[in-house]
Amino acid sequence: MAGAIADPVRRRILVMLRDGRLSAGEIAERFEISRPAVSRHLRVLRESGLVRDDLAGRRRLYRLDTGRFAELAEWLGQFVPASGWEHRLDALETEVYRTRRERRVRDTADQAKENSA
Amino acid sequence: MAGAIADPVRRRILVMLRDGRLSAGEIAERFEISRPAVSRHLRVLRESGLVRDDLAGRRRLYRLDTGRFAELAEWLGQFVPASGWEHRLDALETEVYRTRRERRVRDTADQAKENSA
DNA sequence: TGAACGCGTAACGCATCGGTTACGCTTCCC
DNA sequence: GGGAAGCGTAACCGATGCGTTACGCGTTCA
Repeated sequence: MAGAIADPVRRRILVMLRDGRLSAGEIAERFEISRPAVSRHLRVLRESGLVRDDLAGRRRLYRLDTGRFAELAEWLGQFVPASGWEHRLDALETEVYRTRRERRVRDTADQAKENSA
Repeated sequence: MAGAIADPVRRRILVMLRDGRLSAGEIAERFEISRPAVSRHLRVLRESGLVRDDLAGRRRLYRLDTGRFAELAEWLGQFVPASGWEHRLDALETEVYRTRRERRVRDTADQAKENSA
């Protein structure tokens, strides 16, 4: 799936689809490359699960499938320590794996303080 | 840069580097492909800006450059509806912190018990 | 019903990618 | 100094990717 967003044409298509559905022809006419070439890019996006298609008569309407993007974003999140929602996702993982151990240490220290007070 | 994460070998390297610095050799020996092949993957990662390298004697240590990941994550963010999973993430995050506070209180009580025993 | 439309697929050529082996340059160590 | 260690680069080769043109198939409509 990561390979699907590696191509600049496919990334442009994804940006187009962000604002709503488009038919294969509407997408193709915004590029200078041939229509079959765009058609195959759409196929790659389809098979990667990033877009879904609905048949409407003799046309085929494409739209984003946001679920896959969340997957990718989640994978990417493990590398981003400090900004925006990616950080919160990473922090959440850290919380899950680290809290138990750290909590014991910190609470013990806190309690020692309280006891000595 | 998006093309850099399209290759599975490079993604594995990034995951390795998440836990700390590694030399080219240490990375290469974890793969079954030849060392020069890994070396070129490292070059791609270097030129894409996803990793940085520091020369240490005759070795070369690699580490992640988190800034580039943030860029990619930001681009990806435009496809994830803010009212969707991100909102749920906020709620989940709140839940984690609330739970942690509750457990701190409970553990403190438990520890008080132990101390009194 | 037949012609035009919308879209995908097939076949093909060329560039890029990812693997290999052979080699060169520093750096460490006896 | 000289050999071994660590790493990158060069040359080569098969596989893959992206572009093209030619074509097929279902849908629309006069």
